[in-house]
Amino acid sequence: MPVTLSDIAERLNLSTSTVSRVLNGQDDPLISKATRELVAATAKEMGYRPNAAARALAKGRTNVVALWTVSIFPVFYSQVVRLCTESVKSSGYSIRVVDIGRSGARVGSINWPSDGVLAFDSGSRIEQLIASAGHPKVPIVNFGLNCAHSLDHVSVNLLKPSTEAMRHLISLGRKRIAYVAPTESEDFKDPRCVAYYDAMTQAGLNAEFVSFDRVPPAVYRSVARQTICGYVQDSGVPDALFCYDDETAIGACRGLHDLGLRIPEDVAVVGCNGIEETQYHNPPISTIIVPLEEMCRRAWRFLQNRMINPDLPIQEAEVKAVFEARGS
Amino acid sequence: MPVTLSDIAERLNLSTSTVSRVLNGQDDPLISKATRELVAATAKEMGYRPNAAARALAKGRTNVVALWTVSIFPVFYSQVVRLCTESVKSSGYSIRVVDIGRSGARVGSINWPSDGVLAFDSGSRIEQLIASAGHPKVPIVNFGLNCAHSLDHVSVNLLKPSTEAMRHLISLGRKRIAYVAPTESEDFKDPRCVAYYDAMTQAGLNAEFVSFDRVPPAVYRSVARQTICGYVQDSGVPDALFCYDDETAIGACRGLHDLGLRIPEDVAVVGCNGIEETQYHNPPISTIIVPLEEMCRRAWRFLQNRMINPDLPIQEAEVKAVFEARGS
DNA sequence: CTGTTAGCGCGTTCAC
DNA sequence: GTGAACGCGCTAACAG
Repeated sequence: MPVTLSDIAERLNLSTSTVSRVLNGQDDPLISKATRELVAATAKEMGYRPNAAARALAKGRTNVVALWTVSIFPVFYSQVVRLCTESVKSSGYSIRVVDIGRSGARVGSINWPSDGVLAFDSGSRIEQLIASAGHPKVPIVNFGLNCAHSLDHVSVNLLKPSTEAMRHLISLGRKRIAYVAPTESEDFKDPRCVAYYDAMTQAGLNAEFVSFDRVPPAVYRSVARQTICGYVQDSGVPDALFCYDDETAIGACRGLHDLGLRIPEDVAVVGCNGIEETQYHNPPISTIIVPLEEMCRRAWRFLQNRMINPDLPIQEAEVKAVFEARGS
Repeated sequence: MPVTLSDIAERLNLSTSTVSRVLNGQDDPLISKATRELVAATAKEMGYRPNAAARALAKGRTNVVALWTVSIFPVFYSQVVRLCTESVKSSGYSIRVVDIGRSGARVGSINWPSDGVLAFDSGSRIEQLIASAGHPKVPIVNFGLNCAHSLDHVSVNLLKPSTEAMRHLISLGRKRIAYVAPTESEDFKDPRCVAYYDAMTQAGLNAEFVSFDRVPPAVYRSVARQTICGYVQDSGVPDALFCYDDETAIGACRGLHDLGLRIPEDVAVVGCNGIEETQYHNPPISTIIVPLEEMCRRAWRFLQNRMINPDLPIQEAEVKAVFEARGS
């Protein structure tokens, strides 16, 4: 039984509207200082807390922005959540994280109203959600590695840094370079894969694909680890591994260590995403660094623009990921 | 302008209640099959989506459980978020993650209604929030390393495994064992610290404290890293480090590597929490493993009990953390 | 089987 | 300065 406006109005023999006024418009001079202070005090004393749902209903505005993401884990996603939370909070909004999953049923949380949505990654999933769900017409901006281009979006292109990464490995004299990735429907469109394949072809080398099922985050690394072990035992030791993401790279490193192989002497490893952990390995893992902070900041800026002016022409931006060669 | 119940009622010349009925009670046989199907079809066609806020207001039930946490980062916290999300979802609820921060102002999100709350860690913060916020009397269960004992709670005691960890280090013949932790008000009550100090004293060894400011998660590791570097340069090389958490341990390892020191030959390192990453380091990092999954599961169970029966006597449980000696 | 009514907690006219 | 009345979108009790 939370205490409501009318609870405190009743106690004070006032009307709810009066109480509402002092609790909302702190600048409203239409109320006597006396009642203003009285109301404020008893509200506090009674432990009044506004019901945000009711307020949203009445105002048509929630002061909430939703963050739709296909996952909140592993750390790459958590970072996005953290960064968006920070941006959004500092503008006086609160954030609602909605884990929409990679596929399957709609989540209940998506039915809670918000003033706008930041949709991370997985453009196709977003479009599908918007279409099938007939989403209320709140502003949406899509951002991440994989965006729907029909919306406002902030994308990041991995093609160039992936090509650099491959160039780097090849320049090191590595010949057997394998591409390690979870199996996905979009494999052949993925810029990492494209860059890999093109680079290998151009260098006159044979492409080697190591793939594993896309399993839940909780076991992703260990599957990557096992996959590498199995692959090496079956097919011998590659000179280098170009990995789909840092999680895969880290799993792979562990697998190589299991087999007594050294990094980078025996096998060079390159990851992707640039999670902090890669710097803390020994040796540090070479990776493609996605400027997450900039990405989130710009997405939030786009969303703010759109919330202010719904008729804006479509907003698009691309942030630059960079390959960083490190010890591995 | 989302489409509402009355939009579709109007279109069909029905009353909103009829529409509401078919859209809610899918088992309700009080409606003719004809209208049932008609309504369902046009609802879908018009892209109807229920407004959860309005529904909550009318029903007095949200189908949401809130997860209050002092942080959603680093990965230890993200894991908790993930595990709770999974538990809660599989029971048909959706979850609302509320980052209440370690201190300071109340967050707006806390004003959104929920049917119950899972409060992770930081019992004092929770109690403060409940008190000062005059929280609506929804069920709350507190869980984590640091619980309020006045509520339902699932705690984990680190004293025993910490003692084991210390015993382990001492049995390895390490003499200079330092305790590395962020500075906190509760330092001397923290079971890790207590176990450390007692073990050192009992073994006739000198306690050495290495501490650093509690900085935001984004720079926590690098501060730990620098702290260790500075400490070693000033005070020489300890034989072992007993670290407050895995983040600290990982930062410390990196710092030691920076100085050309080897783990565990020169310095042994022990962490705490048991995040996955510790297994993927080379060598794997010894740590105290907190059974997060069990903890979250039991907390959710407690909350379900409480939601069903508010008059239940207070529920308490303690899960067991275990020290695992690994390569470091 | 379906419509009418009331009310969830709150913000907001429009009177007084 | 303050109160009465209405509506946000929806569910639930009660009629019919």
